[in-house]
Amino acid sequence: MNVKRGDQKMEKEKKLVQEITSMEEDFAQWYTDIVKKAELVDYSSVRGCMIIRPYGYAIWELIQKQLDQRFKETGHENVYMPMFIPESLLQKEKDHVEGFAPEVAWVTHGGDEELTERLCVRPTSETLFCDHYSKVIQSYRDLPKLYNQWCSVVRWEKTTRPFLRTLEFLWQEGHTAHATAEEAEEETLRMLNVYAEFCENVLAIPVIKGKKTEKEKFAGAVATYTIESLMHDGKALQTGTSHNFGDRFAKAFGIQYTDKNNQLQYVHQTSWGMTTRLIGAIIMVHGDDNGLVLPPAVAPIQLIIIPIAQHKEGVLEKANELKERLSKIARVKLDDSDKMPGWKFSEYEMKGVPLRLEVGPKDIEKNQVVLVRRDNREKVFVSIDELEEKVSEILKQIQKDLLEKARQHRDAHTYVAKNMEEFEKIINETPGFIKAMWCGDEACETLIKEKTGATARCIPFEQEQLSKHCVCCGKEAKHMVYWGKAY
RNA sequence: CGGGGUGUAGCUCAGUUGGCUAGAGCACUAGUUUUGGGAACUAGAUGCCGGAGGUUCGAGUCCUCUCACUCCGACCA
Repeated sequence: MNVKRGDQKMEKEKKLVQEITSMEEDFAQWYTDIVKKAELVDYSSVRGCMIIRPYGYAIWELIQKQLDQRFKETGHENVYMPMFIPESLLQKEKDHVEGFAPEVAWVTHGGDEELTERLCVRPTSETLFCDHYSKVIQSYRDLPKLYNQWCSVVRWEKTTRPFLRTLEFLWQEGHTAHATAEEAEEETLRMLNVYAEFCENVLAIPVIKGKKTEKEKFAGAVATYTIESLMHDGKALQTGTSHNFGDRFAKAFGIQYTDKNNQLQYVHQTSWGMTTRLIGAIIMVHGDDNGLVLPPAVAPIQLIIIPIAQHKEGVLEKANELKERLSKIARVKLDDSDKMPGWKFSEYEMKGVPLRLEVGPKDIEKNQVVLVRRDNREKVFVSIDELEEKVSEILKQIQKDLLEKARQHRDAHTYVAKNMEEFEKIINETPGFIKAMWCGDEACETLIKEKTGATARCIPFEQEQLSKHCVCCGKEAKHMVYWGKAY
């Protein structure tokens, strides 16, 4: 943290934000400051792992709850698979193993005894689901199988950052089996849409829906679809993915069923996942120099009540009464610790609490309270009689405004490049999404990455004809692609 | 895995050419007064100087190794 030396007054005024490095100065440091100061995580004794603290975990629980509800609504059931995968099982699908081999952790001993076959700590559970499906699917009447699991997975990454990349992370992985290729494709897209809707309405993060290029797709998939979002620093983040496996895994694992005509057929599968990385996205999309900013839908505390002059008669009683009332419509906390009010203001701003309620002797006299929004610091005096109404109205408005603000930021940082000079200039001077035409040749994709560090984020469903020529080689263009540097 | 930075109290750091019992501010605990943007005073508690080895009469300080965190690249959610 940089403490700027100045006269005493300046220092005092600056004190409020001193705990957090400004975004502009150092975005990466800003991110780490927030994660620690907002008490989302702590580092653990194992390199690259994190302890998710109560406040951070509460955000995850809200994400889980709202995602899970959507999975249930679309007919999915939760299951739990073991965390260990025998080596032989992992190796059944060639592309899949090759994709994950460099980052799996192995268990070689049980107690003192060496295992006859070493076990991999799941980096993802495709092989386990496939093995299981091969046993429980016999007839077309057994299909579709719509399973999901909530668990943690382990990937031995080289560099790590809280939420964005850790050795172990929490996620959900949906795994489904269908009778036909059409049904599998339909499911893949259905879940991508669920993700997109969730991101926009719950996380207030706008996303671009599209397809991954061959180079970027999941190990073993026929097609990978993705939702991509743009962080405040202009870098892209893959927010969720949905894969269509076709019958590749079915063939490798022998998952067959008998159809209506008594013919043996292979199933068609999908998988889709979202992770605790979403919390990183929330931080980097909505946060500001005063700390975290949480969309109300995932805020563990939606409203913080701060009593002013709480030692005076009637103040705490009133604050408690308001807490009781408002708890019926929102997640409310009353901070009656003996910290100074100003300290509390900063504390809950740092933690991203969407709405603050101040109540003091003067308010009680006038039968009013003060409401202050976290996102824009807007302050309103509200009559206690219409409090419930106002609070829910403002929370709704914040949720909406955050999405709109994020959308504007993304749109303002989405550029068009017609040639490589433009491309490189944008990447170096104004980071963000770059829309550019592509011939479909992997060589161009690789060259762009080498020259600029940007990767193909996705081939968006909503295509535009920006030009007839590939941004890289100038040959005939096949797709418009979103490019960007990514986390 | 390559390059840079940092490890001393819970946090931010000071610690002289190697020298006695290792320091400050904040935070913490108790009490009193305070309370509309990080309060004041009094009293108190707090250390495997990241770890291991070495040099030395003597190491927080010098040397070697190692571990962790962090940033920037290559790989991935």
